[in-house]
Parts: sequence; C-alpha cells; structure tokens
Amino acid sequence: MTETELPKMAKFSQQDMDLIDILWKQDVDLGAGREAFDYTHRQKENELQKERELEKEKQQQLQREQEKALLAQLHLDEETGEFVPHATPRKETQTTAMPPEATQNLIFTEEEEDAFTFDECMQLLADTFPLVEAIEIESLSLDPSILSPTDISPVMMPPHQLPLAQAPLLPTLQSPPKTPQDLQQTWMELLTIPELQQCMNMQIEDMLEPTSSTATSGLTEIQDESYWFYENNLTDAGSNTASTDTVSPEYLPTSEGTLTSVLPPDDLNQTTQKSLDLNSTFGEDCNMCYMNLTSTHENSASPAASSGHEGSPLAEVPKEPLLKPMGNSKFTPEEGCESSMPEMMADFPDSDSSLSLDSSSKSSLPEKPVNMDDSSDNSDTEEEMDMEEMELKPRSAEDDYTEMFTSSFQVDDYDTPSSVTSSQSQSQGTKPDLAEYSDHSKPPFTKDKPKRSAGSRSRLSRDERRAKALQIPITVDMIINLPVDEFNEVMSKQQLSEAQLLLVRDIRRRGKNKVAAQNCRKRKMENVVGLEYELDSLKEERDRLLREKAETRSSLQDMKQQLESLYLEVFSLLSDEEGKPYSPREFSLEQTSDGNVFLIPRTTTTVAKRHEK
DNA sequence: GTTTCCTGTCATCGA
DNA sequence: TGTCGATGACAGGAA
Repeated sequence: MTETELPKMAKFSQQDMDLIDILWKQDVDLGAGREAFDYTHRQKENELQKERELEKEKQQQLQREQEKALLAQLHLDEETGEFVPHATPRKETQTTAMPPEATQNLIFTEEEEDAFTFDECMQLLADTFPLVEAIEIESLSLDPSILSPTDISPVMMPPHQLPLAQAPLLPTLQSPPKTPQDLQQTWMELLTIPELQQCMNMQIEDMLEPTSSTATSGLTEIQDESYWFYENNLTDAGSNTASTDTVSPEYLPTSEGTLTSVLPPDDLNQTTQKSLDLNSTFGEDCNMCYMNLTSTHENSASPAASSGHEGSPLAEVPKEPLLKPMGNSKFTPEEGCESSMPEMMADFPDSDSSLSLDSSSKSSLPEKPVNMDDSSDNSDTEEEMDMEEMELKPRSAEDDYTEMFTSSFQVDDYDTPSSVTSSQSQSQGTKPDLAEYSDHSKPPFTKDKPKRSAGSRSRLSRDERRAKALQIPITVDMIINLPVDEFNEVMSKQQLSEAQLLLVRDIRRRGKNKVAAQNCRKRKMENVVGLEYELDSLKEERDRLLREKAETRSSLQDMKQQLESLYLEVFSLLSDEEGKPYSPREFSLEQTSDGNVFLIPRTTTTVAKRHEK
C-alpha cells in the first residue's frame, strides 16, 4: 500500500473497510503483522531506507577517496626509484594495484546497489573482508619468509593493505610490463621464486580447503571479481610461453623443496604437478579453478579419482596426500581397503610374493577344494599342509587370491580383508622369491619362518586364508559368532561344497573352542585368584581365632588367680569355737545350689565323693 | 640354550 | 545322535 493509495482509503465505504479488515485478519493468520498495514510505519521505513542509502553513498564516497589516497602513495613509491608508468601501462597498474575492495565496491555499487540494502552490504563487507584478512594472517603466520610472495597475490590480499605492502616488497611487480611479453617475463620471474610458489600452493590449499560455507562464498566473490588480473596476465603468460607442462619441470625442484616437509615423497609428483597446473590456471575464476583441479586430479595418474571420487573435489584434494601411491597398478575395488589392512598383508608374506597380475591364468576352482579338504581334514598335518599350500602350490595360491578378488566375492567385509593386489610393484619385486619358496628340498624352518613371524594372529589368519582360498562367502567372524540357527540358515543359502562345509565347520569349531579356552583360562585364573583371596581370608581368620584363644586363656587364668586369692581371703576370715583358724588343708568351702556356703572337712568330702562315685 | 608364560588346538566328557 | 561348552593336555611362539 503506497502513499498514493492512502487518500483512496478515505473514500472506502464501511463495507469495503470490513472487507479489508477481513483480509487483514486473514493476513494476520498467515503471519503478517499489523504494521504491514500501517501507513506511518511504512513511511518510517521509507525514511530509514533513504537514510541508509545516503549513508551508503557517503561510505562509497569515502572509499573512493581512500582509493585515491592509496593510488597517490603509489606515486610516492615511484620516487624511491621504482618507476611506475602513468600511460597505458599505468592504467593496468592502477587496476592491478587497485584493491579488490575498490573493485568489489564498484561492483556492488553497479550491480547490487538496488538489490542490497545498506545493512546487507555492510554485512557482506564484514563477512568478506575479515575472512580474507584471516586467510592472509594464517598464510603469513606459517612462514615469515613467504610474506612477500603472499603480497603478490591480489586475490588473497586484504584490499586496504595491498598497495602499501606491494610497493616495497615487490619492486619487480612495480616495474610495468609494457608489452605482453614483458608481462609474461615478469610473471615467469615471479614463478621462479620458491616462496611464491609455496605461497600460491598454500593459498590454493586454503582456497580449496572446505572450511565453512561463508569462507568459501567470500573467497568466491573476491576471486570472481579480481581474478581478471590473472586472466589478463598470468594465463596469457602461461599459455604464451610453454604451457604448464613446460614450466613444470623447470620448477619441480623448488616445489619439491617446499613440499617435502609436508608431503610424503610418493605424493610429491602428483601434488607438484597439481599445484603447477593450478599455477598455470590460476587466472581463471574460482569455478574454473575447481574444474581445473578436478581435471588435473583426474589426469594426474590417480586412479582413485577416476573411480567415482571425483564428485567431491573439495573434499578430495586435502585428503589426497594421505592416499597411498597407486603407482601403475590397476585399481581394483578391493584396493580401497588395502591401506587399512596392512597387517593382513603381513600375515601372508609369501602369499604376497606369490601374487601375480595375471588373472587370466586361473586354475580350475573345483580342484582346490579337494586339496583343501584334505589339508583341513587332517588336523595333525594342518600346519604342514598350510605350508604346502603356500609353497608346493604357489601358483595355486596366487590364482586363489587373484580369482577371489576379481571374481564376485559376495562378502568382502572380512575382519581383515586384504588386498592381494596391494602393490604390484611389490609383488613383482618379490616375484623371484617364488622360485625359492617352491623349492621342496628346503628345510622346514625356512618354510615356517614367515608364517610363524605373523605372531599370535597366525592361526586366525590361517583360517581366513583358507576361507578365502576356498572362496567361502562368509566372514570368519560370522562363521564363529553366528548363532546356530542363523549359521545353519546361512550355510543352507550358500550352496557350499563339501570341502567348504567341512572347512567352515572346522573354523567354527576352532573359533568356538578358542573362545571357550580363553573363557576357561579366564575362569581358571579367576578361580585361582578367588582361591588365593579365600586362602588369605582363612589365614586371617585362623590368626584371629588363635589370638582370641590366647586372650581367652589369659583371661581365664586371671579369673582363676582371682578366685584362688578370694578363696584364701574368705578362708582366713573363718575360725573355730576356740578362735583358731581352719586349716585349708583340712577344710574346704563349698557352695550349694541354693547359694549357701558350708565349711566341709576335706576327709568327709573326699569320702563322700568317693561314695558318690 | 633354557625356562616361563601365553595362546591356539585337539580330544574328551557331560549337558 | 549331534551340538556345544568346559577342560585337560600338548605344541609352538615370544620374552
């Protein structure tokens, strides 16, 4: 409802007003406030809007003045001997040295003045520039030596600092490239600076690092508006000179030198190539940069990228140095688990060496279950048969694993699933050892050594190895731990052969028994500990009883002593008719059941007692 | 080289 | 009768 519509409202009839009121109530129900229909409120909002626009214009004017002041400082740099042309190249320099802030402001003014309110613009500025500053501070804090190369990049440069820092630190940049060739030469010189390359690599990583959506968006905005500089210079130079590939080898040593501290040597080639490719395509906008990175990543002999991981280049790039080098090996789906299962490969040192890339020369599977059946059947010679599996038939084991991982292995979540195709170069390198292991005349300890060195997991590994050799589509863990019903159900569904069933039962029996033995020993130890505790408590009880016994005996002795003294004391108080004391030897005091005490002659008492007996 | 401890496995028994 | 858990006995690795 605008200001011109207000007079019309006075002409509205009461019916119309009621209708409007009904509509307003409906709007209120939909979430609209009463002030939305208040003209004065809207008028205040319009005034505020105008004030904001005025403030925005003032702010822009202030920024323009600041830009002019900054450009004037560039003139002062010329007086120090760093000449900056004022003609056509100066125009480039001005635009080159123009802070991205100015560029951004111009763009905001031209494109988004109508679309953004002042608060939104201020919020956008506040969101954008602190991020850039933070990025630069971060890059500067990493190494003070790269401070000057960092300043080269206007992409990441805080707009308000760029001209000041650029002048003293990079005189080469100040010298104007009068021709495209000069410009190209300038950038080629800049590219020879190792710190510059490191800085650019770091900034690329910072850019590609998926920190926060706001940071990414802010960078994208800055790059979109200031990458034209590289588009006009660096990319031209790169394309004119020799493209990326010709530049790359030239700077490989420096790049390696800067990257070896943070990257494993195996990743150096890929990363270096990636970073140099990025350098060559630095002038493109952010999207193109990401696209380039992705394409570079895909082209840099990284099979993982071509296997479905290219969907997330931002997440992929930071992780890439952590990936194991694939070399020239053909990527298989199982290789993804390889890095996480090194111990499994350690369990099969000889099987590792017996591997081959040739998956075409597979021996027929039905033969192996029969052999395995024999080996698993005879428990006494199980170990020897295991060794025979690995030694007498290295080709067979090789075929087992090759076929196992190339065929449809239904369940691949073994507790330690190993990738037999871990490293083809490794397997190829150890290939000559196959002849040694295939030598039957070798002493047994040589056969046993690699396996015994696997440690306490050798048994479990053996079962896993057998299960894999027989292509049992259930994990050893499941075989052992599944309840009987589920286990039988799974077994019935799997259509296993006789040998497979036998092996599965053996694995289950051994696994169960192993757990039972562990529990038994645990219980035994607990019993021993409990018995020891009980023994200690019994010893303490015995000592306590002995102490109580001694105390009781001592107290009884005291009581006897007291009673004797009391008896003598009472006896001494007694006297006959003549006043003579009674002799304790002739008389004794006895107490009857009713409590009376009588003096009885000892002879009588003794005679009476004898009679009683 | 021997001893001791730990662990896996087998054989056996009872539920 | 088959399965499973418990347990003694044995063997081998590791310290």
